[in-house]
Amino acid sequence: MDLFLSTFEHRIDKKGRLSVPAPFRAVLERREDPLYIYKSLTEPCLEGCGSERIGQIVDAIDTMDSLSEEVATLQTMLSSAQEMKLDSEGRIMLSADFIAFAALDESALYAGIGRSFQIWLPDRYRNRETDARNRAKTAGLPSLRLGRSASQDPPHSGGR
Amino acid sequence: MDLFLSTFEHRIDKKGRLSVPAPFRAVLERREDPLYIYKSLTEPCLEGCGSERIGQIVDAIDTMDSLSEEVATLQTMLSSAQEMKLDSEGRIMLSADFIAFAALDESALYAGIGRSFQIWLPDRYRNRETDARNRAKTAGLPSLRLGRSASQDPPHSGGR
DNA sequence: TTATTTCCCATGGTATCCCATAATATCCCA
DNA sequence: TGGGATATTATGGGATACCATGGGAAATAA
Repeated sequence: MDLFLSTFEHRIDKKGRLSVPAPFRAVLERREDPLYIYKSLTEPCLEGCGSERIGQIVDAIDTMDSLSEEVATLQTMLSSAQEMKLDSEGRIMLSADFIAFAALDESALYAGIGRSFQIWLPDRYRNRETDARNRAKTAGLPSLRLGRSASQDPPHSGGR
Repeated sequence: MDLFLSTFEHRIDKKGRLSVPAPFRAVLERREDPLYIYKSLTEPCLEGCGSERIGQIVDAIDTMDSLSEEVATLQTMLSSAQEMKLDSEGRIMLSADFIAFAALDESALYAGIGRSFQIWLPDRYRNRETDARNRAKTAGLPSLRLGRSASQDPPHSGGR
């Protein structure tokens, strides 16, 4: 399984172009997956993912009550999503809407978080990171349940 | 799966013409699909789709009790549907009925929501979007079944 | 006719392609 | 193990193609 990990900071040039980190590009190319970017529902950042997550949202909407607030929320996600085309140098163009939403100016920070990644105003991301570390010290760690997935047949219940 | 995603705002010129966003046109052309537009049943906007979604609605009606109110409601949707003809520049002409229903004036906002898209009065759409984002922050995200096997084709269980 | 609609062409803005360059990382061979 | 050669990567700029939009003229309808 190849994942989006680590952080990268890149400049946004005056045409609004932004390089996608080469390791992220490699992941997408291996999967032959287009790149989708959408506005986070809960935080002032952008999120990037492959088509599998978009497909999940579309399918979820179809099975839900179309009058529900959940559907409206998911539709908001979809309608903010763009399929990004990379130029021959592996750059994307961020729309004015995206730039405003994440309050980006001259540079952007990619933060790989596994199956997806986020794009932040660098200073804002770093503040948030120190906050998270402080919380971990004072309030303790969130409970991590590693190694077994809730859904599918767990190979062994014992494990590590 | 190619989808209708993202939002686009376009002007309605004084002849009443409205450009269909190029990415949406590309989806329809790839499928050699005509474009249908109908009045939303649940919201003050128009909806657009290809013939496959119209077919789904017709099929759904066939499996239902033909005397039920749901059928009458779905039929209302169908009877409001129009097959749109695009001019050589990819524009459509909205009927006065459509314009009145969505309260459009000088511009229209397309919002792609997967297998279909909506057409809104821009301000009205943006209000709805901020509402949805506020709800997502306070009430949390709708539950999505993420993280089931990261492999390819998820088993499309049951209905589309 | 008079009023619409459809076709065709023009235009400005913007995204995309293609090439160049500098900095860094990687490789290779002594 | 060094240290120069070679790729890779991020970034920038000019040229081109695409797209939304507007208007005139031909075609159609009432």
